[in-house]
Amino acid sequence: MKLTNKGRYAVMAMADLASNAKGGPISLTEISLRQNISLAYLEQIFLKLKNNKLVRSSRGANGGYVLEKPASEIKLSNIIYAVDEEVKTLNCKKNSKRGCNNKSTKCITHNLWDQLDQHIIGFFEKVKLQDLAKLG
Amino acid sequence: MKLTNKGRYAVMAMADLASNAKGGPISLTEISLRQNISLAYLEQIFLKLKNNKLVRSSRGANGGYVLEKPASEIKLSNIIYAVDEEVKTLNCKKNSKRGCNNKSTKCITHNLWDQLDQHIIGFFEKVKLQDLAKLG
DNA sequence: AAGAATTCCTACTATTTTAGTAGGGATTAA
DNA sequence: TTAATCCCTACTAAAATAGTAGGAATTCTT
Repeated sequence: MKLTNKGRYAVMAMADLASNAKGGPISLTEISLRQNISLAYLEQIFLKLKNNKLVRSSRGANGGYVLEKPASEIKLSNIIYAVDEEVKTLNCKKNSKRGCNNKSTKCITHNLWDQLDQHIIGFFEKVKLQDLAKLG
Repeated sequence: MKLTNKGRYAVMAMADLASNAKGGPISLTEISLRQNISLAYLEQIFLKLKNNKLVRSSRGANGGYVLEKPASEIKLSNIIYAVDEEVKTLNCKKNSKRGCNNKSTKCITHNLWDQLDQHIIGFFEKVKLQDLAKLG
């Protein structure tokens, strides 16, 4: 799992969407102003959120986005995965030549990172979008 | 806290050092061969490990490194901090213009990342170098 | 004394990732 | 018909990471 600004922006924007729900859709322009994130960047992020069925869009004037599900049913892990895609903190297989190659020189720490992954994932699985109100 | 290959290499090398202890110091050449990490890169890493009092060095032929403390007393957090230096998963203050600036538009998710930090740090605080034998 | 093995230290470079910009097209409400 | 909005792709700039290079200092062995 990657933890980047993009993921943070996504969570911020979703939290914004959840807290400012007013019946109709909310435009990215609004979110952009409130959260101080560039509109074009938000568009990219929401494309992915939409593809991952976390938000629903309506186009045209007065268009915007609404949450696809209640905030109580959206896990933070869903959001992070949606925009950052990768699953592992550190991918041992990527650098097959150096370091851990899962073969002869077995990566001593392989299982360790697996455990850490589970730890972080567990954290994001537990927290729901709704909980952010309490935190913020 | 940053989680990079460098940190992983550091943990691997320290684990190697712990498991191959033989009384005298162990050279980076050995570790380099066993763990398949470039010697020059290891040198950089061990410089930091040494500055952080995790290993002790002896120079010259037959020189090398030994653990400064028993493996049971070295926490993984010590190792990661030593080489990767930074403490926070995502630094909100860095990008002061966009996103979270801790001011007017308060970062909704600020506390969230703090919690995550504590979570990850807690994990690395719990695990000792000695424990890696069980994991690997 | 010489040579080899090693740590020590700094600077550089290439690659990858992240962050963000740009521009135009499609759709819809007023 | 116009303005507001989503939709989509491509590009670029900046930062971080990973790794290389080269040489100096130290110590053991012969």
